[in-house]
Amino acid sequence: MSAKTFRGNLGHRAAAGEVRPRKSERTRQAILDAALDFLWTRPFRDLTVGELMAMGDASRPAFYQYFSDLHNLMEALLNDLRDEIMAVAQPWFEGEGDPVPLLQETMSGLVRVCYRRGPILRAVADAASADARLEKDWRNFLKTFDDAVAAKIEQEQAAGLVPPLAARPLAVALNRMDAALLIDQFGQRPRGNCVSR
Amino acid sequence: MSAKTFRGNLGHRAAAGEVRPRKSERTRQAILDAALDFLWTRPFRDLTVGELMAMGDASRPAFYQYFSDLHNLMEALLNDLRDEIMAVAQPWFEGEGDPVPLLQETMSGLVRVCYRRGPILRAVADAASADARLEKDWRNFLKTFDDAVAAKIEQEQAAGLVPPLAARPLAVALNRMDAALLIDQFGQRPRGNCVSR
DNA sequence: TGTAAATCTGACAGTCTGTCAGTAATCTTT
DNA sequence: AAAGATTACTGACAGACTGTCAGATTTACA
Repeated sequence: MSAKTFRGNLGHRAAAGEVRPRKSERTRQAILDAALDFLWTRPFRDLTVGELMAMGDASRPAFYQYFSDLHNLMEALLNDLRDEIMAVAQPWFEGEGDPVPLLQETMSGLVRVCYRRGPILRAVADAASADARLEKDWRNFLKTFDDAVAAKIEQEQAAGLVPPLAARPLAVALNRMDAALLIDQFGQRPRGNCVSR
Repeated sequence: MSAKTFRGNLGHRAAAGEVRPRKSERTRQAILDAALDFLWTRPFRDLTVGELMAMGDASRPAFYQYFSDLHNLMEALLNDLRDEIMAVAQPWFEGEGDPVPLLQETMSGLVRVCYRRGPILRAVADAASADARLEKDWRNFLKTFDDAVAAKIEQEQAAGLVPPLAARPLAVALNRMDAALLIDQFGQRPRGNCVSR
């Protein structure tokens, strides 16, 4: 699933025909892939720089060529996650026309992304509480989503589709509920099967 | 607010007329109090055994007389919190008569407890992701609450007071939302003022 | 006050982190 | 395809924190 070595690999992002990326870019990606592999089966608290780099064949200090520490690496994972989640939420946020099917599309897309990336999402959330900067990024990510949902709710209230509740508190409450449930359900394997656990 | 020293203090739990507790009990309580003080203003990630014990005048190794590590100490704080929260939730869980005022009483009590203990609640939640055992305790605490709420919902459904939704998923969803919002709002000082932040 | 039990301490070994000067690999230019 | 310049890597180090232990100190109680 991921490169066995950090040395001289192409990195599985390089598609045929692309220019071969700089070595540094390849190695960076290989480290990120190794982290994804690790976090797929083990919690963030068990991740150490040493073990991570031993998954390739590079030395521990090489890690610091690419990331300032493990939390900085998690920031990179969060950025990817944010892009993916924001992309899948676009239909409802910006789509034109009847909002009901758009919302359904967005919600099922959101669940699908969290299903696929659950352990990573969870790892980022876990890591956030151990580092001030990552925590700020995480809160900022949540806030971005809150803002978008609140704006959308207000828009639909103006159209008479949603009762006149305070939009932002409503958005925050629903988002926190969703986030908690998605991380709970898909954050660790074996994955949850509904909330009955 | 807390003892300045761990040595020879009574510990502020000892009320007049009680038998003076054993030294070990007093010291243990003093350490817990120091931890509460610390966590009131600083996040769990900054807490170290050395700094904690330096708040009294005891040496670092003395800590291990009372707790196996910092997460074990957090377990103790969680137990106190659990007792307090469960006590305040009793009116709705077990009260007789019209459930509406009972629920209001419980909810406002819950908010009050979280207002008073917010930073501690948050510290426990943060610490939980860094330690397997504490994480299990935390999930167990949530589950206990989920079970109680689900049972109460079913009971009110039987009385025709709540629509026939799946009780447990409903309970879990509402509890996760509440927990996330309460920790968000009251978990750090200065305290939040509604969700508008 | 004396003494057994309890509590505490300095010193140690272990794990992980982050840095640095020097070495090795890679890329570029000719 | 070899030299030179740049980029990437490494072993070795110092620092922070943890958890333990034998021995010293304090406490409790007769």
